[in-house]
Amino acid sequence: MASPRRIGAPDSKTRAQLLDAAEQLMLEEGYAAATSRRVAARAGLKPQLVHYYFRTMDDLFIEVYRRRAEQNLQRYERALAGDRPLRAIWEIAIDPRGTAFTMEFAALANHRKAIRAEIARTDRRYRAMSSDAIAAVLQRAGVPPETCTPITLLLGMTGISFVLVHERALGITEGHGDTVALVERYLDLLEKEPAAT
Amino acid sequence: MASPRRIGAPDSKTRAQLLDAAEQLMLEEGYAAATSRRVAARAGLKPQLVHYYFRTMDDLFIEVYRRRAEQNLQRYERALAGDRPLRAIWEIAIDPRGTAFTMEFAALANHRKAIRAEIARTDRRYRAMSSDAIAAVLQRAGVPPETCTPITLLLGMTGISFVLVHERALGITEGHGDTVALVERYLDLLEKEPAAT
DNA sequence: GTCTATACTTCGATAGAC
DNA sequence: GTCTATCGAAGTATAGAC
Repeated sequence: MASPRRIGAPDSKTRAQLLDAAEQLMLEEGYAAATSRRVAARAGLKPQLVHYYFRTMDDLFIEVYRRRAEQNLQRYERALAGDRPLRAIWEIAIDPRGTAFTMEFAALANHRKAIRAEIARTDRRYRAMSSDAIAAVLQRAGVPPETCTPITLLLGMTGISFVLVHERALGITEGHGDTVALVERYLDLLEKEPAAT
Repeated sequence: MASPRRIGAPDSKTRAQLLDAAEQLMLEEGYAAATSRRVAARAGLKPQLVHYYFRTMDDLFIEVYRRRAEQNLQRYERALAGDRPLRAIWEIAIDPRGTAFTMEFAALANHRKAIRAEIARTDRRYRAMSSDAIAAVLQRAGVPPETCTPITLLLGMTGISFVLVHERALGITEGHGDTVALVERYLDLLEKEPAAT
């Protein structure tokens, strides 16, 4: 069933170099630019090596995603452990680098089932991790679940930061300052001075 | 400076067919799938015709974008003219079809200057159109500019809807109902029952 | 104004040598 | 376990025929 062709060892240094090169190319020029030949060239290796370490190009993309997602999740976990998890989530969300990565794979995921599944898996992990921390903040602040659930708050922060980063990439920033200020004021309200309802 | 090569007439029927085919392919399989050969095949035409009507593939993409953006802007304008512009903006924003289009070109824009410029231009037009209508609603509802500016509200609706559509495409919908309800409750508050203060 | 013949490049992938 | 020789298909783009 599976391919009879042999695949290189997962801990190979060459393999890691290919992953690095692929990630760079995807971020700089988009997934369409991450072809086997260009990835290899960027890594200073022969094109055929890509297909030795990865059965298909999709496999390569998935590995790039997994590797970085794992790092990001750890970073995220540390952020949540602090005393201001909301603010920490927000800081991570408005970091353009993370958004570029997310965006590129989101575009890819729209049309490739395997990648979509991988991203969905990671998305669920983010949700699961955040849920308790956010719920605790909301409860401490006296916000009832009918008003704002943890998921809603998470989606709100994610969505707004996404649009901000996207527009910024287009060269549009008018009104961004106001928006960031509003969000941060709200987060401070929740995390700093619990409001008694 | 410009290419000496001749280009087909803008009102050609063949040209329109190519644009249709390209748009379909982009939405169904992503921009990387919209190659000259595949676009032509989908339209039932010879591959070389793509380059007769469009100097480069980027030119084709830009034309696809312009044509649809123009239609969307008109739809948007009509929506804003109604008696509940906020709600109308929101309805359009949570329509998955529009978001798929936006997403595909956003991904493309991240790496192609010409397309980025075109999208920025359209984005500004959306902002300009919405601004007055939203400002009027906010003023009527008694929301002071320090609390929430028109742009902030627009960015909020856009961002949240975007994330909702994205997650839905991943097969994740938990918490979406709550989020939509919260947004719509807030919009109703602004557009239906003006709050004093 | 419309389309075709054709050039040249790059693609993903495999089979087999070291 | 690691890498190379090589294939057939697909890519963009141009020059020139109708």
